[in-house]
Amino acid sequence: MTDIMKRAEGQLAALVKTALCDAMEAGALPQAELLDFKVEIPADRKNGDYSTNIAMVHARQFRTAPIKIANTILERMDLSGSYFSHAEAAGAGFLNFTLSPSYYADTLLSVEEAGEKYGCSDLFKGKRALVEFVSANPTGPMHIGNARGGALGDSLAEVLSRAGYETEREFYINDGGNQIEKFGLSLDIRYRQHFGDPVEMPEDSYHGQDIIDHAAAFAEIHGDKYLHVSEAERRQALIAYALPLNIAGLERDLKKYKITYDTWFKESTLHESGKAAKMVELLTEKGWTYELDGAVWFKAEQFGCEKDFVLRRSNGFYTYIVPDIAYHYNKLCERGFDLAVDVLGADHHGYVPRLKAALTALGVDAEKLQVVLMQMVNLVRNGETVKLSKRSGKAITLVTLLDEVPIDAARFFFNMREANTHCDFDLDLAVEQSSQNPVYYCQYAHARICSIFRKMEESGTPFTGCTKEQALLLTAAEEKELIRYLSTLPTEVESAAKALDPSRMTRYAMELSSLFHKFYNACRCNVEDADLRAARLFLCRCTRTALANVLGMLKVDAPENM
RNA sequence: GCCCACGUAGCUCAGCAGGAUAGAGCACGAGCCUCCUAAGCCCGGGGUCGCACGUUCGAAUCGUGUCGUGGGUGCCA
Repeated sequence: MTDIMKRAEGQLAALVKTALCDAMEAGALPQAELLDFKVEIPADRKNGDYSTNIAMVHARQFRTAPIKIANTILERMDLSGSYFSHAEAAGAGFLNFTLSPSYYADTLLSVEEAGEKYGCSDLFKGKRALVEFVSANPTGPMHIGNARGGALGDSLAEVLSRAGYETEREFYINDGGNQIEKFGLSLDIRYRQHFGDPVEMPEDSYHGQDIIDHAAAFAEIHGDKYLHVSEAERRQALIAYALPLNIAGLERDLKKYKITYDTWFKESTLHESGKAAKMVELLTEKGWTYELDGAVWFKAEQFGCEKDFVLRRSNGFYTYIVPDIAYHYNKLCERGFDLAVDVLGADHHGYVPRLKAALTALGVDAEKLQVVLMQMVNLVRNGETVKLSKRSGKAITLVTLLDEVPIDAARFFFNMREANTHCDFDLDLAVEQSSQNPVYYCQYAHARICSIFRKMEESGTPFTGCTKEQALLLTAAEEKELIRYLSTLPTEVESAAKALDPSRMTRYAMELSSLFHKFYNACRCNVEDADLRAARLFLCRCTRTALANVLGMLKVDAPENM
């Protein structure tokens, strides 16, 4: 697969470097060491399609004014055979370049050749990545934060795949530890209440309707027989009944949200197999633990943490981080992923360095663990923050959100902002079918293109292909801008993957749509000139390909009609 | 107290391996369909890039300090 943009940038760097070296050899510039320089796209297009700061960077080296160095380079540069048709020195000493017509034509040909693979890259080929996301507490329904995490994690996994990673999605089921105890206790009390026992729910138990329903359904099946067994046995039976139902519910709801996982990993397996305990043993063997007040502590300060922390409580139970250490040890060492990404709420940020410290102590390369922290979601309706659902009075769940907002809109909106920024989710805007809604803006661009092809079919002049000669006819500013942006997609995917930031793809979709709409208003496809018509339809076709690919990464539909 | 993130237009946010006159959407005001979808395009006003120092040819971008917001700082997860 050919990345035309990278090829052009490579040519540019080589051109200026060669010219600079020639100048030094010829004595036009003094001998000096070559420094790193930048090749970039100027913010203001009046300054060309590309610019480089090579002359400015070397000003000190050569004890020469940047603009003079730039002109010396310019004199010795031969653009023939490259993707550049013109170069000039400008400003303080920038060298500005103009792309040649064949750059645009070749870009379209490369889009056509790659088809639905356009935008993919083999940057991380041969590497395996695991993205763990949502991992909602299985003791209750998913909330709005899980909705953001779901959209983010799933799209991120897709971005990583397209950047070459062999990617898997995983849900970590927290079916061990305190919250399960609390779950059992809550079910237990609801069960007893069901039979008239006046026992009350403690403050910190789960008060949701779902717990009452589970207890009632359990009572329906088993009657009051569990009133007569030990509390521990009763709780265990209740958990064994309700937990699988909850997990199945999570799976079902996430599927509605277009998310399916490769694996559902149970925390309990880490306890049962002794792997959690093994972590503490290993750390102790390596001398990274000590006992104090009956608890086992990890020497986290030695690994850059603020404080040491407890691994095993004085009551003999492990703290929550121990199974987490075992879990990540499993990801990186036992299953051998090259990259493990955790998508977590920002309230977990203090925990990340501690987990990494423990992994480092175990001899694991903690750099392979990357954590994407996302800030809280602020739901907005009628310009005001919504905290609770009107119907239930409880926090709004993923399911109730999806009752109200189209899935595509939800997934798109949650990926509009970088993970680490607070996110306002405007319920009114998300359902609005108007120009204000960015989801429709992108989908409309796609539908418009499809409509053009339908019209051409109807009028008896369907698109039958485009040669490079025909593609060279695309010289309008709107055409060139659109093609130029198409050429950046492979690099954009790579940078989204490197930054673990799928929101770049959302922004790409919006910008691409915008450039298409501009082109559409400026240039008619249905023109008399058959060559120009072929070229413009080809541009439409390539735009549709790229837009569909990007929307596909977000799992947003690309409709043919709107 | 200490640690982390964030602070850019009225609102929501891009830009931040330092570069040329700081951008977009929304909102507000004015235009564009006898012609491929007006869910579109186009023009306009709007800014002390929180504040102050520092690094440099050059800082929204890097560093230090400071103020503001949110989060963390449990033998909770």
